[in-house]
Amino acid sequence: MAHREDSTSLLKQKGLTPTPHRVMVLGILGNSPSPLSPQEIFATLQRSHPMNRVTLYRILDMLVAHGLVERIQSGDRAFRYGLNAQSPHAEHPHFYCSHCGSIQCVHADSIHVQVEDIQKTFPGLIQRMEIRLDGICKNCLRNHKGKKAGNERAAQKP
Amino acid sequence: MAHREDSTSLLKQKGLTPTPHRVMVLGILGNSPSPLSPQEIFATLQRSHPMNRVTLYRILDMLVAHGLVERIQSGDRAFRYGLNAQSPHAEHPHFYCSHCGSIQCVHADSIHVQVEDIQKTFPGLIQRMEIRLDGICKNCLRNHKGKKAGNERAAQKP
DNA sequence: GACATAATGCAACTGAATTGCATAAAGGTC
DNA sequence: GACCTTTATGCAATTCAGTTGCATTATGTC
Ligand SMILES: [Mn+2]
Ligand SMILES: [Mn+2]
Ligand SMILES: [Zn+2]
Ligand SMILES: [Zn+2]
Repeated sequence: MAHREDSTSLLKQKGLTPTPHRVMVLGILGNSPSPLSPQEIFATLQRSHPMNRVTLYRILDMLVAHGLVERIQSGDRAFRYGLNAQSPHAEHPHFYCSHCGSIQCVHADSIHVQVEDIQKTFPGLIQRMEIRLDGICKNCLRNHKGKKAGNERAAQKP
Repeated sequence: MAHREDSTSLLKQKGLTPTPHRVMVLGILGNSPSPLSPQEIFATLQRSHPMNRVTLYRILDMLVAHGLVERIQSGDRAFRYGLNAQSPHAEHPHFYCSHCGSIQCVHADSIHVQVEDIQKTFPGLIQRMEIRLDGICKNCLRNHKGKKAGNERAAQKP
């Protein structure tokens, strides 16, 4: 969990001026256990430190471009942003609940994808990998499984 | 590669009336080596069998709902659609070129993700998995790497 | 053929993100 | 501090992909 000072120094390390806006955004991401959508970040900001949503998008883009933040795709049409895991071994899948849209980090060691092996035979340059699991989250499973219909579209039979 | 008759019978198998539109869409997907965006499908259709784009979206949704077609997320904001691999073992990652936006199927056997293992400890219900590799495709690598700037945003340092 | 149901078309709308340009803040030089 | 350049933020309008509501047309059943 990154606190204000951490966020500031992280920004400085990357040669980015630690403006209040940037520090706030990075702090929110650092305090969240799971990646957040711009909307969620925006809502959190509104309460204490309102900013224009374009600014938020630009800050997120910049943080991603400098490797401080990771942008992942969820099952829906909005991206999620989370602090970038420093070590390449901390890569992990994310679970997307197609009912409520929530995202969770999944730390499982039964994931063995040898990108290097694929790279040997694949003609393009592989820079990144993303693994997503789709399904129904714990909460939605018990809150009787069909109350307020969410975005069920992503569920498809294999 | 599914031909007209194949598409028709596939639809019938699922109890769907094989209308010309549906047969065409399924045929296009069957003839493509890689998943296509609605835009690409639409453009292909325009030449021979124009249809309203809402109809296309509805047909794609239906095909996915009935398991004939798989909808995957690429690095950008548009979904891609491809014939659903019948056997669960045919699951494979997809490569997304962040420069030109093209998608390729990656058939590699160095992918070992035991969803069952994850399911043992994960409290939600896992229904599906999606693996995506991001990078620069063969073509974009050689066509001197910085001509018409594409959607470079997805590229982020690990 | 009359009727019910399913499929398609059309227009307007939505949500997420982007673009262009104006304004404000930060930094450097004298 | 005044002056200028660069960087950051705000605001309005726009794009892009997909969705919704409702009218119209096809398809099937008796
Ligand atoms: Mn995570
Ligand atoms: Mn494929
Ligand atoms: Zn849920
Ligand atoms: Zn490419």
